[in-house]
Amino acid sequence: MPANDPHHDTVDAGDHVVLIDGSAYIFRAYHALPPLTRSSDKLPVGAVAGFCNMLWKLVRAQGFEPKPTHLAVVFDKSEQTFRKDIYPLYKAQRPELPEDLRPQFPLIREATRAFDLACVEQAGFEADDLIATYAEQAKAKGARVTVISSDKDLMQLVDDLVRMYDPMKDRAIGAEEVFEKFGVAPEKVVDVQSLAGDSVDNVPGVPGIGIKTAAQLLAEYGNLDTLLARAEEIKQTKRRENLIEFADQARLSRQLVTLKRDVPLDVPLDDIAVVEPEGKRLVAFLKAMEFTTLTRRVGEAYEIDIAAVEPDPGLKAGGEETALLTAGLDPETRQPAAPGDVDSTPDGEAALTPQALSAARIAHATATPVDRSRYETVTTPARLREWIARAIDLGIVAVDTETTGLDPMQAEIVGFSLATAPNEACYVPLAHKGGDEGLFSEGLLPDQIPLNEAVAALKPLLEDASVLKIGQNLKYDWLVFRRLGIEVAPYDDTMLISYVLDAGASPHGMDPLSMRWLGHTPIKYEEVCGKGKGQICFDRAAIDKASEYAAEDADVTLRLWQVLKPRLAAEGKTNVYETLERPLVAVLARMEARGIMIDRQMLSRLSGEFAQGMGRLEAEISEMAGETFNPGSPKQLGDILFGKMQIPGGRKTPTGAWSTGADVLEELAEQGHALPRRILDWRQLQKLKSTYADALPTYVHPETGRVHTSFALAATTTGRLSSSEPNLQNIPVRTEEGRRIRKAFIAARGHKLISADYSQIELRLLAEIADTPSLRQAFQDGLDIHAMTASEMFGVPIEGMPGEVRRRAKAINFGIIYGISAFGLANQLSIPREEAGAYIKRYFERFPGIRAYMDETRNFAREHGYVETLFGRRCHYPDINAKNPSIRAFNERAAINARLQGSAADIIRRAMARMDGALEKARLSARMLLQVHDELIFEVPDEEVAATIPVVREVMELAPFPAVALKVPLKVDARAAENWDEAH
DNA sequence: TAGAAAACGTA
DNA sequence: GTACGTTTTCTAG
Repeated sequence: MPANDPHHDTVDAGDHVVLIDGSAYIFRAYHALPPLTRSSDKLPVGAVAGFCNMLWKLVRAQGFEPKPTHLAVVFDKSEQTFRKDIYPLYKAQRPELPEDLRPQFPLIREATRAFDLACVEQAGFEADDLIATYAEQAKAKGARVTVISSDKDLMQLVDDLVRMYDPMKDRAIGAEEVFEKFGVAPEKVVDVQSLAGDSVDNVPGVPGIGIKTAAQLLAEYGNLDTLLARAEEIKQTKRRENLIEFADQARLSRQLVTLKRDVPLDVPLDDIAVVEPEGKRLVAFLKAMEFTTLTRRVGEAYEIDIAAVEPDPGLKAGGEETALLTAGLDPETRQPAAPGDVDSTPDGEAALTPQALSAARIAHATATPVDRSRYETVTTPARLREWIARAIDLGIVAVDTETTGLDPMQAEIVGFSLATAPNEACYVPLAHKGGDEGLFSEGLLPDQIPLNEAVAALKPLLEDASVLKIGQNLKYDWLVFRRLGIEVAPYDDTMLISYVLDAGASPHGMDPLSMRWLGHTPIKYEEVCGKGKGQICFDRAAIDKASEYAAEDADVTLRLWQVLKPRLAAEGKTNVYETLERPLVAVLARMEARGIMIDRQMLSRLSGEFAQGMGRLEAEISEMAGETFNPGSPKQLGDILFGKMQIPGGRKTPTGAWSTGADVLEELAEQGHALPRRILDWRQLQKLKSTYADALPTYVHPETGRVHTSFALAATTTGRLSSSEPNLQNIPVRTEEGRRIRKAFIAARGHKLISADYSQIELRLLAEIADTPSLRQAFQDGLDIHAMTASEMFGVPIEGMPGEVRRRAKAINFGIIYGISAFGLANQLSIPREEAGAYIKRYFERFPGIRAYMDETRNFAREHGYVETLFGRRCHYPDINAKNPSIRAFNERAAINARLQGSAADIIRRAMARMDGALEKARLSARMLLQVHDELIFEVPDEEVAATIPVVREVMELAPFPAVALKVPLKVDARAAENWDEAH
């Protein structure tokens, strides 16, 4: 019989033996899956559903090669094992089994039988020992073995013939992954575990030795016995003493963690051969469970008319076995349903469609109410280690920091919270202060873990490549941790996931997200710290209140992730999130941390000059007005100009006050009035002085001496970033006076600033998206695009074109990008609305493709409520169909603009995500400091300037590839100088 | 004293 | 006509 025939019995070389760690699977699936219940009687079946989907994939060998020839699902029979005999505390710290998980154990056994697969359990032995024994016997016959589990205790089995497979993360675990986890080859895993112990299983190990240290010691001494024998040689005093004192404890631990490979098997290996399931029985089971999708698939595969099959009568809703299950009894034994092994990690939803999974998660988001009484305040390092072990085991953890302020570059950490499952969350206070308010007697409260110890414990978790860290607005926490020497990775950010899905439609802060998706209102910050004058800093908040608040934040973040993450796949936005959003967290955090240098002396000098200028102007203004008034007050100014002086042509603001905006004053100045000109000049100086010359130095960081802005990733509807505190995206450039501010942004000694900006990127994207050949050609030929537009529209040759003609065409081009209206264009060009309307008409006649583009975009937005950029980013406009025509028109213009502005934003995001890697690959030490929508600012050592510019330019110009191949070339101008003004 | 409005800096 | 953030003044509480 051929070796790969699934119907033979005896195991041969070439066979593939699959061993499923059933108890571990159930537990992980339970925590990772939404709490799915059978619709007719609310019987909890989430883990069962995941399990059935996985078995189906296995027996059909879908994405799992080669096809299994032998397969067993192995369970823990009872808690009493030989390990308990030698160490009664073994696994003594197991939490109580959740109510809605208990009945799923017998159901999973039923499922296994329905698939006609072997279901193995044996009194006195853990599932792990049975798996080890089967694996050993299979190997002896030369067969390949796959153990389906991610339990670290099974990793000692991995070798050339045995691999593991994590069903939740859908990834194989081989020697390499084991090394990643333990720092040693699989055959030495037992020695590491014997030394490091395991808080989850309550294996003692040697105090003070963790996985890292254990691996390092074993690398040096070879194995546990040699190490223990030569313990005297160890230099570190405490470590040496512990190894000597606890040598026996280490040997005991080895007995506990070493899997038994010679269990006398009740079910021989040859008996677990895979046979094709009997289709009807399987369908009967699945129908009873009410798994409609899988029932249909199985029916199709076996060509069974599923309508003709009756659901399993005992197991269907109302059936006898179901009644026992809901009473908490195992239908077979009529005893309380078996507990089973309790340690393990996530995900058995793989076989659900993304849409079904997403819908299930949303539907069940409110199923488990937030219960703050279940949160824990962690006060000891040992307990913290247990939480960390739990997080590592599950491979997923939500994290939140609490600090003394809102600026991640200056705030000090006060504590942090972790969440590993709904309601399974803790807060770890680190730096809460208390007691009297005396100047010198302020002290840390007791029962807090020392900061350095907490950081040392946390670092391996937060940097662990196999544990996903989830945050809400993670860039903040990422920076806080970075300042503690921790680089968080890998990570997800619920705020950014929400932003990808719902930009423009709903807010992305935690409170609104919690209310919208979880129906839950979290504790307000004010409830913990007060507000207004009486507000206290978080480090003075009562620890019990702080703990509830902080743990809830982590809990809510985890729940939001469970709801929102599946929506990405369901709505086809995974790529947008993974290429345009997630990578920017670390990129922007690094930029913010670097900051930029400013010349404070220069700004101080400027401030003085501006003050002088303002003083002179104020004197002239008083003189002209005939009285002293505040030129900064639009109200007083309006009264002077249009009341006292009776100047005609005044306009009113929407609130009925006189309008004194720059455009109005400019007009009056042109009519020959002297006062408005002075006001305009005064306002310019006032703006430059207060917003820039005076404010910027107050943002200089006391330690770095540089200015660290904050970039918001989820603030705009279009995908642009925004910058604040201070806003470095609106540093003056248009006037000579303003550029003097810009000159105060300088490179560090021995460095230059490089400014690289996209030329006309939005117009190029208009040519691309509206597919306008003449515009495209103009860009390909490197023509002056505004002159070319003017020439096309007005029939004027480009050579010797009057400046005014080009200016009008330029205004029209910008108008198109902004969604043009005759009203707006007329305003911009100070021409009658009819004339502006005629320009637009002529433009559309000359470029009919662009009118079509605008119509299409408008119609699409009206129909769908959103538009999409070139890269699939969605920008929502919920008011696009408003009854109010001006609101509607506004939304239409915004939607038209969003495709262009948003596509440009996507392109520079792609460039930024790749930039650090490209610079590193080119061995350049240039550092990205700022982004200003179409411009990137770098700080570069003098000698690397020439080599850096081409790299930067290439990354930027090629940023759309390979996702989108533009027909229009992108052009990037780049220059280096000592200061930002000259580089720009 | 908190928030809206007006003004203005950028792409 | 698009997209932002900051400062000052004004106003309602």
